Amino acid sequence: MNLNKKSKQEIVKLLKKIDYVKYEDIESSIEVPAKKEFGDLSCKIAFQLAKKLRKNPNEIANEIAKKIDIKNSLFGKVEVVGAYINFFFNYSKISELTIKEIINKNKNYGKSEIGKGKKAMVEFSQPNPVHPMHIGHARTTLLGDALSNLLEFNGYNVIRANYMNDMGFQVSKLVTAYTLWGNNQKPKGKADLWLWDFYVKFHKEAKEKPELEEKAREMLRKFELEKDKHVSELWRKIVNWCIDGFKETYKKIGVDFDIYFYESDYRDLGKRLVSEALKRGVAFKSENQTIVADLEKHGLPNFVLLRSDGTGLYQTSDLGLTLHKFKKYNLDKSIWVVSSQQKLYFSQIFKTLELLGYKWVENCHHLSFEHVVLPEGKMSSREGRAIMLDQVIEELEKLALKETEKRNKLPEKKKRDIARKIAIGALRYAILKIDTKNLITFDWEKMLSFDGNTGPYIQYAYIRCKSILEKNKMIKKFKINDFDEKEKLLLKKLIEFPDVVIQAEKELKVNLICNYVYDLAVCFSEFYHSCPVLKAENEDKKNFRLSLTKSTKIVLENCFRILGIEAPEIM
RNA sequence: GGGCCUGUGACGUAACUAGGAUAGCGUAGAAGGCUUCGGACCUUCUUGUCAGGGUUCAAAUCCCUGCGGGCCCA
Repeated sequence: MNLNKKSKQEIVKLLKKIDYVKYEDIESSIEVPAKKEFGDLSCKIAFQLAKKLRKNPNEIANEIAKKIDIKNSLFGKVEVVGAYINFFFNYSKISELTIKEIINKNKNYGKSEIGKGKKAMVEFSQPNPVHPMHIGHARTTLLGDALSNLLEFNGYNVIRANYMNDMGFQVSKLVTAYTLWGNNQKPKGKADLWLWDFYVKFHKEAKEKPELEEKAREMLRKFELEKDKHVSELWRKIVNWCIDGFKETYKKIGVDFDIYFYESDYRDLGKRLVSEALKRGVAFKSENQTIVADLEKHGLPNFVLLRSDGTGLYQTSDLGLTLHKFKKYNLDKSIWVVSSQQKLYFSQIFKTLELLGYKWVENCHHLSFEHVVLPEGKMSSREGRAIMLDQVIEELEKLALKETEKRNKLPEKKKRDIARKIAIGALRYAILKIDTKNLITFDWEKMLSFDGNTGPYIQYAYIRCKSILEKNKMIKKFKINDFDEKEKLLLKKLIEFPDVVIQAEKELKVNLICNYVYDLAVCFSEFYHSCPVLKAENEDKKNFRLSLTKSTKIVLENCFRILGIEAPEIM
């Protein structure tokens, strides 16, 4: 059990001894106070009781406080302010317990067992294989990856999946463009970037020559319906080129998938599901011959499952793939990290599967997030108006290299490695710290900032811990009774970590880990400035502060692991 | 036409799910801090809950209306 929870339950235990408090919901009335003058934990049970007893809440608080016996507890003082009963830790006890727990558990400190023995699949990234990923793809990609890490930290066995929409009209346009202007060339440089030119050219020319669109339709027909051998081969070749390009980018940002699904592999299975739906009355044939899932009576718009000519749609394959996922992998949970545009789409997918009788639908979750936009509006890859992810990484690396050179003399290879870790840390943190409900407006200046609430700031706090610990490797036992304010704050922040992990998992909110790790870095920076570690006033203090520094380093590392941020060895 | 999400200092955000103490933080701006463990840092200052109403002892938080932004379906 983590300490935060333990100390809360201790308050519950103390208050349960008082007869008229006994039956109240004590635990939910305990909170962390806004100000340090109000103690370490605060109980507002007097408000609830005031109504029932028809008495002044302040009086009730005072009466309760008088009856609390904190001897042998984790607390050293109880104080009443207004109607709040404020509890102050016995820091000698708390610090000993906390530090011992963190140092013993190390990499496992903060882990929960919520997902123990359970299997989860996270599907994310899903770029269209027609052009390089832009900064918008970074959001689903990094969110999905960090969420996977978070689930793993909570005990889940996680499968990271990427889904390639290789059947779309977009791909057909690219294939058409390549046959027109590609001269059978192989990609030069990064393949996805190279192909992007064809894709943009197609849209530019199609504005003047609408017959190009018709050509692309013809191409799609040949691929999907006629299964033309020559077209299929070319098609797959181009898609794979593009995916090779994606993989280079994934490697740079430290993302790796366990599995790639291809839409074209699941269309037939999807079509079988559609006929089952039709047979069982979940879907019907409309006047214009399309097959439609009958969702209106369930409060959702009807959902087209098959076109009138029998060709499938994106959702046709997606239904098939979802069935495949649960059947083959025996999942306990499946999460799709996809933009909020698809909210309705996912309700329709889930409802359709529910109506088909699949019980596991209740374990399907759509983690939606808002788009990344440019100050001038939406990005458009087909018009060439987008900030490419590779470009952002390149600029970040350049800047990180410059900053690293300013501060250190290092061999070229080392320098670049560190710059890369800082750059990727900055990128990941900048994207992950924003609540998924917020639109991100891309801004070069903000993206390239390394000061304040940024990845490098947190990495820097880690470097300081590391640097101190390297100068003094032996930590001895200590006995402390007086605590500095900054030591207390840091200690309390360290105690919070396991709760944050659980909450983040429950709400699928990775940004809570960002908020936490930033707070922790701030607490440490403030501690660092006001409490000398190596030159502390006595040996006890020194060893205590060393332990605190070591604990901070451990918790920072654990946060980094969840966020996918690497710890540089020097900065 | 129908539906979903959203609005916090100049800018970017936290707290909103579960109402509680003086709304926390970062950039930018102003002033300061290395004979001290690494200045990508720390300290201090300035500015804010879209508007109006309701519920409540108590509202950024819940409810209603209006206005603004984003998205989806038809």
